Amino acid sequence: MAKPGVSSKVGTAGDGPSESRRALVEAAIETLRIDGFARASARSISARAGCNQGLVFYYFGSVSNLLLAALDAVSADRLERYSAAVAATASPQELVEVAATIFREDLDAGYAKVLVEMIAGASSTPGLGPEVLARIAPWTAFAGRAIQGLVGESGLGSVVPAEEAAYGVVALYLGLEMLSHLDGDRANALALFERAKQLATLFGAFTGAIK
Amino acid sequence: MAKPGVSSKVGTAGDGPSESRRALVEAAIETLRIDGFARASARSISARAGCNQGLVFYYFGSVSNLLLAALDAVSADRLERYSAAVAATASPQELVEVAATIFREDLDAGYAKVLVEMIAGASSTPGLGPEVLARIAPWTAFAGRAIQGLVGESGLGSVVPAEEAAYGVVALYLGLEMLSHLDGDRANALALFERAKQLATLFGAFTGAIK
DNA sequence: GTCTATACTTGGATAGAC
DNA sequence: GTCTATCCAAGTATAGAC
Repeated sequence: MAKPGVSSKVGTAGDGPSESRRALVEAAIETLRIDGFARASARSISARAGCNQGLVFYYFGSVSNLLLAALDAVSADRLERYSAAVAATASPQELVEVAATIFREDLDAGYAKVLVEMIAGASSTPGLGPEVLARIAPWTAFAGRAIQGLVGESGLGSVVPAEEAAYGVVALYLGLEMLSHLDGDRANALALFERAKQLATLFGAFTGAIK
Repeated sequence: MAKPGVSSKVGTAGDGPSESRRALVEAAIETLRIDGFARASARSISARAGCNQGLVFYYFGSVSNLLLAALDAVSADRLERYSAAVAATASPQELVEVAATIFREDLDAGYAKVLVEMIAGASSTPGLGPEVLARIAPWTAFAGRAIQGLVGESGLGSVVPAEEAAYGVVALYLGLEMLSHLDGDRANALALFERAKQLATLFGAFTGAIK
């Protein structure tokens, strides 16, 4: 373990007060967001960060490791904040409303875009797939907990198991993110959240009635 | 219009009996499927096609145009076949069953993967987004017609408009494709189709009852 | 420990051979 | 009309300067 970049956990930081390293992670996020995976090269990222491209390899060992560090950076922050927001919800309507807010925020800030680019780009770099997958697992688990808390008490858990539904929710989320970015219009996706809110109200009345 | 590649419609073929051109389109599909957008270069594609890389630019003018031709090639064939299959369905259960078969086929053959790579890769090439979007529109319309035929006769069209639902269905489809490829396991996605089939049976009984 | 200059590889594009 | 040889730009990676 001679170089900082080949440590087991990518992007741990705390390796010292290196401004370049921090700037590279930030620039990697921006590059994935704006230019996409295919243009996320050591040269373009370092140019955005305002430092020499060789530093990518000094700090991270490879471009892939830098991109994974970028993914870690956006994930950690978001997962914590969103978990707190979801934990504070009591009804299905509230949950969907929080989900819609999260989606809008992700779309505007481009956080989910980073994830989508990494998933789609994973097939272009050997060994990247499992690493990306490991960083999605917490999100599927997060969605699973939210759904569990929603239907767990009613008998609906047997109709659609929480884990199964969570997989679908994450897939839908990623798909909406992709389409919204492609057509440059978030209205279609947001309309679906509005519709889901209406259905959640119905659902809430339903589960309340059979209790 | 000096070169064949800069004609208004990409990949029209019938421009002559050029084996190289056909091989390039085929190789582009394979490359997008296996190596992803980021590695879909003129060199790697032409190597797979067994011809000189300069031919990419001779026939298509640019790598992007070749990739779009590849997208056209998979789309035209699939859309025709799937439309016929869906038109032959009568009940919601049948529709979901056909959808599951299509999904399984797409996943195995990697057709939807080509689409996902092009969508995610679109942000890496200026001007590619609108071209890809234009090639997705027929699919959203296709999903819209299928859903319309399903709920159009009942009063449910007002609860969830067909166009809105179609957008969600396409997003879900793309998201499932992405996740399935990432974790190399189609079981999670297929389980959702099984669940949908059960719900479709319930739905069929419901709309039958209120008629 | 931090960073740069440099070596080598791959990719996009075209002028011109056949 | 079809294709290849060749040019230059962009990318990865590292040896070594500070």
